[in-house]
Amino acid sequence: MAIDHLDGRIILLLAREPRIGVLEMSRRLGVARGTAQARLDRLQSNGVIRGFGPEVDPAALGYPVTAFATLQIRQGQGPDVRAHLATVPEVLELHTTTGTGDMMCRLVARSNADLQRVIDRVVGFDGIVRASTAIVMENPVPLRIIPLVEQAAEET
Amino acid sequence: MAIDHLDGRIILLLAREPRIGVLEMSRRLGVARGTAQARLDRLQSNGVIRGFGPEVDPAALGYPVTAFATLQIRQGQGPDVRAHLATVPEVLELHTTTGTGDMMCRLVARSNADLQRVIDRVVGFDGIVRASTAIVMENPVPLRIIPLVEQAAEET
DNA sequence: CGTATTGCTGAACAGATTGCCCAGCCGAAA
DNA sequence: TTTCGGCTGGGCAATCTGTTCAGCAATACG
Repeated sequence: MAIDHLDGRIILLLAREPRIGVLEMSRRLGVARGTAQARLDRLQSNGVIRGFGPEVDPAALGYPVTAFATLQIRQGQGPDVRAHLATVPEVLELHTTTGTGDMMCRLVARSNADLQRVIDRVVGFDGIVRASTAIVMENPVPLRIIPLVEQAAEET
Repeated sequence: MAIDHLDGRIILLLAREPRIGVLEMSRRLGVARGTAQARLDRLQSNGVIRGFGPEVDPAALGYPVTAFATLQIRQGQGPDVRAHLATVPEVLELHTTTGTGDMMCRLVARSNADLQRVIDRVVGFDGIVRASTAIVMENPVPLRIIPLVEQAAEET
């Protein structure tokens, strides 16, 4: 799914002002409304744009502490561990990886003390052999996609 | 910033059907439009809802490979390394952490071969002493916030 | 015990947007 | 040359938004 320059501008525009409508978008982009509409539809059905879900800030919800945990799993316990982690609300994402650990997950907690509770809950499961945790202090580059979109749009 | 049950339902609803308007929202929630409007405004100015930016799938853009890199930084080089990493489009996020590594970043690449190029670019900087990379194979739990919102909404 | 304050409801209005349809134009591919 | 896909520009009815208003109930305060 390659995107062209116009697609790139659409995504950029939506990222800056998510609430603008298709009409306003077409005006800014200098194209007909139907074109903007069609491009947007295509981007969504292509899966390039997954959706427009609200971005919720865990910190504002009372979970200001973020950490990454690397887990080592007992052979064959993968599926069980995944199911277990999926039931923990504080586990925001989970990946299986190559390398020293077998899985890596992102956690949030109400405080450093609360993080202990979360970790206990995460690792308090039979299939998990070992866990090592890194607490996030700063987040110099928050999750972003714009630079990548710009790069992808220019390679057309 | 605590959220109550109604706030929780608003976020849930927006997560399921991001494109609905305030009017439709108020109908689903069984409250007056002004109420829904006010709650939504409050959630946004509180920072609980950061925005509604489009969720772009790197894989659909041609970057199907994700990896996490743990970096060790030479004393005092933190700021320079951050600035360097911020210029690399394939660095989707960057955290400074406690633990063995000093920083942790999420990378994407066009292929495993391309990942080598990305890593070379990331670590090809003076302040970085060592880097270890874990390639993501599966993503059993994609980044999510709903379970946490539900938990936060019930604790009222 | 009165009295602001706050939050919600229900309603109204003009202005803007959406979903949908159509005809014409143009460049690329067959 | 013909066909096809993508873009333009326009029109229409239905809907939504931004905003304002008055009424009402629960709560905090002097």
